[in-house]
Amino acid sequence: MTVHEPIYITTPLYYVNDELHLGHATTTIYADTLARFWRACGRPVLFLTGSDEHGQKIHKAATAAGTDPKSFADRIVGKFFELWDALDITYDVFIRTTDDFHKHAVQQLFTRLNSNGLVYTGKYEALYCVDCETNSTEKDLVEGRCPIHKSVPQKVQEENWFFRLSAFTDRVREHIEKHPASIVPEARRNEILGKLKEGLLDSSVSRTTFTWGVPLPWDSRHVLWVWSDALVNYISALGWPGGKALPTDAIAGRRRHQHTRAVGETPFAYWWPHSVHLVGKDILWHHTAVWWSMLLGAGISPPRQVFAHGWWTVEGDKMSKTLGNVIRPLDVATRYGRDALRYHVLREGPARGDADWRQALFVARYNADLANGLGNLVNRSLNMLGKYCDGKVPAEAAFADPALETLRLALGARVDRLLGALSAKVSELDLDGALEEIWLLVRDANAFVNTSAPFKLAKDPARKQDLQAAMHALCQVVHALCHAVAPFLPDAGTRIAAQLQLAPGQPLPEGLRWGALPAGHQTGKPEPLFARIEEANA
RNA sequence: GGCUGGGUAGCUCAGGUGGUUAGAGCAUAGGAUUCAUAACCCUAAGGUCGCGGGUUCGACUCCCGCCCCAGCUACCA
Repeated sequence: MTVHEPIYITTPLYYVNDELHLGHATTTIYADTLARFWRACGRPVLFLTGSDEHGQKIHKAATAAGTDPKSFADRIVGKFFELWDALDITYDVFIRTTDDFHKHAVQQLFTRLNSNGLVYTGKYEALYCVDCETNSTEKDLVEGRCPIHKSVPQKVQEENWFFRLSAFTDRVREHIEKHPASIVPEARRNEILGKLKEGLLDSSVSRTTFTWGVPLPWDSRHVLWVWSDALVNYISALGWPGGKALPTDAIAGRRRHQHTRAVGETPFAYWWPHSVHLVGKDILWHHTAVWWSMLLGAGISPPRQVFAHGWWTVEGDKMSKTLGNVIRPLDVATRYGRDALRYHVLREGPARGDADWRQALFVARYNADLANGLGNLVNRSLNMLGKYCDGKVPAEAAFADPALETLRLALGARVDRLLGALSAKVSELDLDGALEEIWLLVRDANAFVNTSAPFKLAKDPARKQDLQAAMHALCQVVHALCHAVAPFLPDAGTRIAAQLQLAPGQPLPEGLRWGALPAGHQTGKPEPLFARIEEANA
């Protein structure tokens, strides 16, 4: 593991036209977990999220709400901030596409594309379905009519600026083939490669029918189309092209964590080669073919990796406003705790394919893994420590019984192996797999309690040394779990640390070591970590 | 239609360059235990590894065909 290699983790910028739902929270929780894990490993991390605020939709929504687009965006962004606060998302940078520095970067990028001969004016023709409020292509229509509304779309024609996407088909494909890990999972990479086989078509990047956007520097009648503007955030946030510091550092309220500083070079030069974009599967195309072409056209390398996750369904149905089954992350967090939300997202979420949010499964997993598994282990261990050792960590000791001693050593070996196992899984963005590694330890440790039975040893003065061996081992396990769990379940990490009377947030390489909790250390009062959920027929 | 995945225990999924009794977690049943949040631990039951052919001494794993599901099919955040 190269712990010193930086990593730049990004979520998409969420569009300010609506409340954020479980899908947005999922991407953000993945990102936050990665950020916390790598920070804990001592790796330089920059974690970016933000809001996408331009475009016709926002303009319309604002007008409908009787306000101007910026005020409208301000209001919605306020809700984003509240949600990420409530979920304790530790972003280093929150960018808004209405930030001046971003607009300037976008303009510079397009100026560069223009001087490289990659944009030109052309006629944009589309069939606009008034009912869908969107453009459709001939292919979408059934007998010349919108398949949903059965209406005949109007032909709209507009003079637009076009980007020569078509010039990049081969370069993008070659890049993917040369860097297979640049798009994960593999099935998604194949999708993109498959589409690339058909070749890229030039795409229009500007609009003239509204003004809520970034004006083209050389033709101010045009504003850039939302995507053309939004994607640039990943580099504008770094101060591209030449900024010496992160632009958002100068703006109040734009970070919930103090990021690692780029050393010896500009933030862009430092972070960009280590960029990992987390996106939903719906926007993978934009984040690969389109975005990479824009970058290549401006002489910038594509991001190191794009990870596309799937979507949630809810009890088997598509999550939609119309069905009224939208899951609000804040509701879940308020009711069950934000760790419970995180755990379910990380454990059962759509990291590979799509996933189904089922309340019964949520409750079952919570009770089995969090309450009965981790929570109970920590609680029973610290309880016994309090009863049998006055809450003081005993010195390490060996069991007289060789079978028990073998178990003890195996437990120690598992603790010492955990950091490597976790790093391997997290490197592959397999957060579910990482949790499984942690729970292997939880299960082993619970079995160890039953087998070594400290509660029996405590009754037999002749077996004092065995009791010491058992309790020392359990202390080390709880200490290790406290650290291992923290990036995934931050509140649990903090609460275990409090019960151990330790400062939270110690680095993983020190925390995940057998013997790291010193003999004689006084622990605090044990408290259940996760109350069982008792819901009738949930 | 084309392309890409996938169909393995009730549920969610691992796995296998073909070779004795196919794995895990959850759920279920029985047992043991009392430190703990009626938690934990042990054991058991549970699968014709989508269907039909073929290759082979032998296939769930390879080949062919078929069925079913999901995703992608670009200007929709």
